[in-house]
Amino acid sequence: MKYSVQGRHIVAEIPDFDIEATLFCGQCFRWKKYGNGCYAGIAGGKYLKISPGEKFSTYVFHNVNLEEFEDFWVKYFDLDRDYLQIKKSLFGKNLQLNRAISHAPGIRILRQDPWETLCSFIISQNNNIPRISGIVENLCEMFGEEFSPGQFFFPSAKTVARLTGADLAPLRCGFRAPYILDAAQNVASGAVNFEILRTLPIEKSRLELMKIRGVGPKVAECTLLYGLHRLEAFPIDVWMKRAMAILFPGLTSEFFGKYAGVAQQYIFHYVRSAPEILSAD
DNA sequence: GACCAGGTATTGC
DNA sequence: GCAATACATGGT
Repeated sequence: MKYSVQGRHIVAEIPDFDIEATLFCGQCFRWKKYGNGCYAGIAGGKYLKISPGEKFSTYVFHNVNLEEFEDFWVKYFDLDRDYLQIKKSLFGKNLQLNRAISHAPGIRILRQDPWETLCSFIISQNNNIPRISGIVENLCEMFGEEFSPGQFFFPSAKTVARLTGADLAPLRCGFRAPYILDAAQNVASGAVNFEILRTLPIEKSRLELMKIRGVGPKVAECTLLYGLHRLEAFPIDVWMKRAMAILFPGLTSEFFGKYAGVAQQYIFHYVRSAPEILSAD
């Protein structure tokens, strides 16, 4: 990746990166696309506007200085990882996998905040994506810090841990409210410690997460993949279940190897964007 | 009004 | 163990 400071912006040439696919392949919930080709979002206590540059494969990071770019956004978008090498390790294993990769070869797995990821995917259970985004946004507006007019950070686990079911009632998140509170309390107290979970064997990290009420295998796996960047984590939701049954019969996550989570993201986005792939032929 | 949505906890066999 | 079922809410 090459990048340079241009005025108040950073312009970066980033291979194997598709901002649209990366932000809207279902791994995050707070980014928005604007009509002018810009994307904007809030992550890690920072606001970013990013848009495609004039040259192929370039992006403009608006109002970002070199330090913030290198210290935060490169990590957030996982830009210092060689996705070509990952794709090479996956490509050729299976025809359907090839198709999934080719459909959106610029997807990268974000390094999101683990607490935000855990909380968001608790909200995601038995829910649809527009409503998930809405609840997350309302959660931020109600309890997150307003760092500029109309812009809110995701509320910390400590903040949410002090809330009650009545506080969360306006979110209309139903049976998930007590799950959110239990997760927040576990994270705030240190009973669930993400820095430790980063280092434990993945089976142990998974079990630790599942001690939280409302966190089963799927939410735990999403937290591992999107929040803790455990790229071998392989979330299986209804879509992936159908995809595995129809496109990869007899295979399990083991087949995809140490980058199974990346493969999962290509496959998930592929079947979501063309559901007819899964209909019986 | 039934059915569904990036599931999970509980129950019944 | 494993298959049903309830769980809030809002949209078709």
